[in-house]
Amino acid sequence: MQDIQPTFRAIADPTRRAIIGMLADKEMTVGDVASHFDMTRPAVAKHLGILREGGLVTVRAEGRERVHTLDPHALRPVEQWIEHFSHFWDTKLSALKTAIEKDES
Amino acid sequence: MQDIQPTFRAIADPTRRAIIGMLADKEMTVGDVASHFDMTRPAVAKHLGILREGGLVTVRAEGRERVHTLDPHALRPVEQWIEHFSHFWDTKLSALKTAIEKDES
DNA sequence: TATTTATAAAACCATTTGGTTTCATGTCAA
DNA sequence: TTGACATGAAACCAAATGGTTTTATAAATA
Repeated sequence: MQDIQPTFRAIADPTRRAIIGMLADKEMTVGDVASHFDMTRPAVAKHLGILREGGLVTVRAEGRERVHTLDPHALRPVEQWIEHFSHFWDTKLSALKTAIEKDES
Repeated sequence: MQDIQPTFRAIADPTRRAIIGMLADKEMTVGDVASHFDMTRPAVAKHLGILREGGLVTVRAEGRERVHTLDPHALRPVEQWIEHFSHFWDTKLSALKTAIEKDES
């Protein structure tokens, strides 16, 4: 298994989450993405680089442009990490409930 | 609605995710948590503070100790954010599949 | 071919982050 | 009541982060 830290890091920034939202709609070049922000292109390119490190985005060269595509599959390990605690919690709550009911009997 | 940024921030750090894992087991004081890390107590206290800001942990004073409890409910908005893209993606994929099938007919 | 365009890459900067040490405060226990 | 203990709070520091500007390079276009 690969490290999920780069993915957690990638989604921790609001700008990058916004970029993810845009790429869900359609593939975009660096310039496309940058046009939606009050920020220079190199800054956006860095964000895209961090998204790529997190496995959330793939890039393909198309002439002088670089087309960025979202890959939401990378979110799966994060989702599972969350599910683990949700499930754990529910189990504990129901166990507690059972214990209380027994106590009342 | 409240801001989810503090929650994303809270879970972005590996030490804090480890703390979440510990607190899933049982409630703990600052000292309890700190004993599991090669790190000073003030450092751990800071992490717990950030987890509290993210709504993931609640604190109750018990004598001179501060007992920290996990509240996994705070992870729900993050889970939903992820679900949104997973769902979006699945929809798009099935639409693409349909289009291809039509094309082949 | 000369020029513009899209991007990468590097150097740089201010702020945030994750840690430390030091000191203050309230509670437990001898 | 006198320490010892658990914690909070503040000052401080190095490294990471999110941004900038500048420079270089390859591809499209006049």
